[in-house]
Amino acid sequence: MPLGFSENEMKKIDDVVKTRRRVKQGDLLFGDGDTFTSLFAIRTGVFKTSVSTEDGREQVIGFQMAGEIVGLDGIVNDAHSCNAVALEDAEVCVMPFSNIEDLSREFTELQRHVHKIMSREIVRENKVMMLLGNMRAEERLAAFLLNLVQRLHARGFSQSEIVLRMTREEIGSYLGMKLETVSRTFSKFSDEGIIQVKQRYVRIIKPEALKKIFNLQA
Amino acid sequence: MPLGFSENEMKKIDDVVKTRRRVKQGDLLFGDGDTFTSLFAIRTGVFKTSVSTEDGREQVIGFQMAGEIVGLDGIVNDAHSCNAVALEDAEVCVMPFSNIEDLSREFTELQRHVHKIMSREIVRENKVMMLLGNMRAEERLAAFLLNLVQRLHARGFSQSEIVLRMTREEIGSYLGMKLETVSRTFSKFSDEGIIQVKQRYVRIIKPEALKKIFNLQA
DNA sequence: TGTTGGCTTTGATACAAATCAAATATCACA
DNA sequence: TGTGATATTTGATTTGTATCAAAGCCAACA
Repeated sequence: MPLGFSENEMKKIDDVVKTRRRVKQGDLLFGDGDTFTSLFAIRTGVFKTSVSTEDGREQVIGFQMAGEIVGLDGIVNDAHSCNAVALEDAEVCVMPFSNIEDLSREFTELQRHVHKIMSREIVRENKVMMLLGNMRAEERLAAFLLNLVQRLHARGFSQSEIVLRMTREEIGSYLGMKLETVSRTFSKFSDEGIIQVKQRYVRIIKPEALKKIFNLQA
Repeated sequence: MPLGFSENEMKKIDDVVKTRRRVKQGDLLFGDGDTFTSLFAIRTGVFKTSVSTEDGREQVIGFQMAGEIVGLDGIVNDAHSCNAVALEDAEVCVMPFSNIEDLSREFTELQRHVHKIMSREIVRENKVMMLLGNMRAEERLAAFLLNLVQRLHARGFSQSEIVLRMTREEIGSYLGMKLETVSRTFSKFSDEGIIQVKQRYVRIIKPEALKKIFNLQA
C-alpha cells in the first residue's frame, strides 16, 4: 500500500484488508466460475493462476507471490475466469471489491493505486505474450528465472538462489513447453555452468549469461 | 458507455470524450515510451498494438476496433509500453486519464465501467496466453477468425464475411506463427471447404467446423 | 525402514512449424 | 498502362520441440 494517508484514512483502508484467509498447499483460493466478490493480496506463499479448456488442458497464466494481487479477472463478469491454487501453505488478505470501490472514490491515492495494479497486470501479460509468441525454449526459461530471482530479491531473498515452488510441468505450462523440454533446458544451462540445479533448488551462477540468452532472442 | 446517467451527468461525461483525433493508416496513435496522458476510445478504424524487442522483433498483442479502448498499458508507469498503429484511417476519442479518474470518483457507474474495461483486457490476454501456449496452428487461426467475426457481427457487420485489415505477417505475429504458416493454414481451411479466401477477403462457410477445430484442441 | 507414488531426468524417434526459395498476385503511382 | 514495391502463395528442406519410453530420485507414510 502506498503511503501519504492520514491516521484516520489509514484506519479505513486497514479495515478493507483486515480479513485474512489461510489456504493450504494445493487448495483453491478461487476457481473458474466462482462468484467474484473480493480481490486477494498475498501475504505469504506462492500461487499459480491458470485457465483450463473443456478437454482438461491447463495453461498457467502466472505465479504470484507475497505482495501481489490476484482476482482481477473476476471484475468484468462478477465471476472468476481462472483458478488460483496455493503452491504452498499460504495466507491472503481478503479485500471485498465493493469496499475497494467505495474507498477509492474517497481517496485518490487508493484509486490511482488500484488502476496501476490493473495496468501492471496488463503490461505483465503483454510481456508473457512476447515470450510465448516469439521466443525459444532457452529464452523462455532464462526470462522465467531472471524474473523470478528479481522478484524474490525485491522481497529480501537471495539474488542467486531459488527454491522453486512449482513442478516442471507447471513451469512448462506457463512457458508454453512440455515438462521434458523444461528439464532438458535446465540440464543444458547446468552443463554450460550457467546454473546449478538440484530438483527444485536452482542457483544462478552466471546471471549475465541468462540475460544474454534472453536478450539475444535469436 | 453505460446508461443510467442524468442529463447533467451525461454532459460532464461527454466532456471527457469530446476531443477527437484522426490517425492515418500506418500512423502511430502512441508508441512505446511515450508519456501517458489519455486513454483512447476507437470510433472508427482498426488498430494493432504490439511490443518490440531491442533486436527489432515485433509481437502483436491485439487488434482493436470501434468501441474498444487502447492505452491501458500506460497507466502503471505514466508511459506507454507498447505501440498502437492504425491499420486503416481511423478516428479516436482522446480521454485524458486524469479526467476519467476525477469523474469516476464522482460517478460509481463510470468507476465500475473503468474497472470492467481493465478486467476485460486482463481476461482477454489470459485467453491469448492459452492460444499461444497450448494450441496448434489450425486451432489458433480458427480461434482468431471466430473471434473476429463475432466482434464484427456485434458491430452490425456480416456473420460470415471478413475483410482483414492486417497482413499475414501481423496475424502470424499475433498468433505466434510465421506468415507462411498463416497462409498455408488459410489454404488448408479453404481446401477443406471451411472458408473461402481471396487475399484479405475471407468468407466463413462452415463456422461449426471452425468451432470444432478450436474446441478439439488436440 | 521399506514401499509407494509423484516428480524429474535422459534417450530415441516423430512431427509440426520454421526456414529457405521462388513464383504469383495486387496495389500505388509514374 | 507499365513498373516497382509489397503481400501472398506454394514447394522443398531443416529443425526445435513434442512424444514415447524407461530409469532414477525423492518424500511421505505405513
